[in-house]
Amino acid sequence: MTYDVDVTTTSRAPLTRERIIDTAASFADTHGVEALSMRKLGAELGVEAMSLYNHVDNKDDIYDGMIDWVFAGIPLPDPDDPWQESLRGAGLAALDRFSSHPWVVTLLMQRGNFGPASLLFMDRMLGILRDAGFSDEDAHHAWQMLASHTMGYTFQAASGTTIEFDDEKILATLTDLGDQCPHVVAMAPFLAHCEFGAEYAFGLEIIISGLEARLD
Amino acid sequence: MTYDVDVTTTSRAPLTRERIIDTAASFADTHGVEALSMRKLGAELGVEAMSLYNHVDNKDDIYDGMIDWVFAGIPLPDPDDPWQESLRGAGLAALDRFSSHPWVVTLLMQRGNFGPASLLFMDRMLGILRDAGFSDEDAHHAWQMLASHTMGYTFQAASGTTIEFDDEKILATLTDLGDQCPHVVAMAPFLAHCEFGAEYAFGLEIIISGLEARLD
DNA sequence: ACCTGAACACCGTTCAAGT
DNA sequence: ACCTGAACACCGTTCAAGT
Repeated sequence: MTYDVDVTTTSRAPLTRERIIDTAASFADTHGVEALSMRKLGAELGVEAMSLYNHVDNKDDIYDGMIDWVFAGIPLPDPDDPWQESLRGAGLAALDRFSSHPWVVTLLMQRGNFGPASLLFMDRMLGILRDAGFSDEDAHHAWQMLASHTMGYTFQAASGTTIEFDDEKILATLTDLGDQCPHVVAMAPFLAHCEFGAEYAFGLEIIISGLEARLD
Repeated sequence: MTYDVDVTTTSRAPLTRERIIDTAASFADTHGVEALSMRKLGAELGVEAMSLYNHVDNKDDIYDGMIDWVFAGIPLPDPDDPWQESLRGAGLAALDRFSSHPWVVTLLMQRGNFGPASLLFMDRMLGILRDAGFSDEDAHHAWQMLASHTMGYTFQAASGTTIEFDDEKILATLTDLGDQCPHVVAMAPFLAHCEFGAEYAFGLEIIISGLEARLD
């Protein structure tokens, strides 16, 4: 006796590049990028590692896909707003998206960002700046500043410069250097917990008003 | 017949943590961090990989040592200068040092910076800002901005946002998206080669004058 | 066309054994 | 005290073989 059911609907959905990237991204969200391996990713998808190579060039290709997956989740800035407002909105949106997937900064530093969603986002930003009257050089320059600021803060927010006082190694060097680092020691309680969102926003305003001055 | 020579001077110098870190750093300079492995590093030192563990906790410990090795090469800012000048000098010195060893940015993003040289540098910077009259919060904030800016530009200078037009993959997505990315296409010749040093310096001025405004 | 098992050339790290 | 060989549990990737 045979059953008239489509096996593909009862078993997992078919393997596609998109499904691989999606799964890789959420794996990185829960276990960290450094734990991601082809074998584990295959297991997550109910498949052997080698099957992935039918839909993806190699692991770097997956990394590139993950980066673009993050950019695809950032709403494109509205070019009809005043340029200051567009930049502000895009910056905050990017920080928000990056903060949910902080591994993107590590990948960005290793691989750059040249997928379709990244290029589209970059193009909108450059367009806003050029329409505002910036030269190509200054537009590129502004994009650079905003990108650096956003990547830097994402990293810091995801436990970067924040001193982890439970880390005995840091504590050891800090007590060794204690008297040579009076300011770090004095600011230690503050460094341990601070409002990164507010800090990012203020830095953003500094950049925007600096660009405003440049435009004159 | 025996010779009265010190074997340690004729053969390689004895293995130490310092020598391991030095060798790891220059290996990363010439072959890239991603190529660094315990086995290759051992070979470079004329020793088996396992010997390294007598002087170093593990590979992460080596990474931490390499980060601090980079910071140790940045001259500390002069606290007697006006604070604007101190920040400018420290920023340019840090960019210069980072640019010679761009792998430090990748490591920094993965590991943070809490070695003695890093903490010392950070302490001087925070001291300059606090002495200038900034609150602890603003001092931390300014440090953050400067660090993000410097790491971001180092990365970009070491082939980041610079579009490599020999990369066929990028070219393919660019021709696919061509009409949707008019600004990227229009700026392409400029994006391929630009003066990162000058761009960094101008961004630094924007940050410094933004901080000046904040101080009032 | 897509999936797989076995294999290759690597990893970081542990540990008992050498000197 | 320091170095080593063998081993363990992993990697990414290739390739011939299956369906």
